Amino acid sequence: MFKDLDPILHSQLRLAVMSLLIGVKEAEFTFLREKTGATAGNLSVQIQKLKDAGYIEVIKQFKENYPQTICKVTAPGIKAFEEYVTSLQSYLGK
Amino acid sequence: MFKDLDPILHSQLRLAVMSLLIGVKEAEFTFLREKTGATAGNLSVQIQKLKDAGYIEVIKQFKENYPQTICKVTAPGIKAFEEYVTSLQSYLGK
DNA sequence: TATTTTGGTTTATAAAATAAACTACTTTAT
DNA sequence: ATAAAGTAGTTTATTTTATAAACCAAAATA
Repeated sequence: MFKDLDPILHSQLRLAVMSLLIGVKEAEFTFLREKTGATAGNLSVQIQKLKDAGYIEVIKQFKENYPQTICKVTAPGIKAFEEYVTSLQSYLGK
Repeated sequence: MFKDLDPILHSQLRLAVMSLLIGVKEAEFTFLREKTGATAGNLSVQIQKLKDAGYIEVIKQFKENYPQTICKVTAPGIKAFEEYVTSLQSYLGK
């Protein structure tokens, strides 16, 4: 009847981050913060969770003297996102 | 970019309940419990929240000696569900 | 009449989201 | 050179949610 929704993805901010990453394949922390409108603290926590789940890869480096955090979606992340979307259908009728 | 997701509906169980109610227009507590697989306690709490939000109407009566809780979706509930689905599109790409 | 079952509610606990505070460094202005 | 302000985050604390466990009242059953 109703398929379980992946709790990692069933979060407004994490879903937005995944949605963005699937579109661009790679993005900076600041880009994600601007696009989602999230606070840096919240974004930091949610990125960590997506990383822990293996849904994204996080690369920390320096760019023009400043720390820079780059995020990339992984293959399992794409799969999980697709499955989440499929599962959602069961709730949305038809 | 990303539309806010109604927090009342962005819950697996509450979304399932709304999905069921939109299909049938009226349902018993026990029906909802069976279809969703939720525990009675959890379902009781979530039904209360949907009621507090004005998304469903709850009628408590007795049927063949037993208490019976009937739930019906309201017009604002249907509207909120539809808006939730629309908002979700912004996360699912395309 | 004791036990189990039905149909729930209430309370307690665990997990999640969010905000506030903090770290570490850089740039700019004085 | 030094203070103030800005960048790019992380950590910690607080609030909110979700979930489970315990409970309640009445009815059915043994």
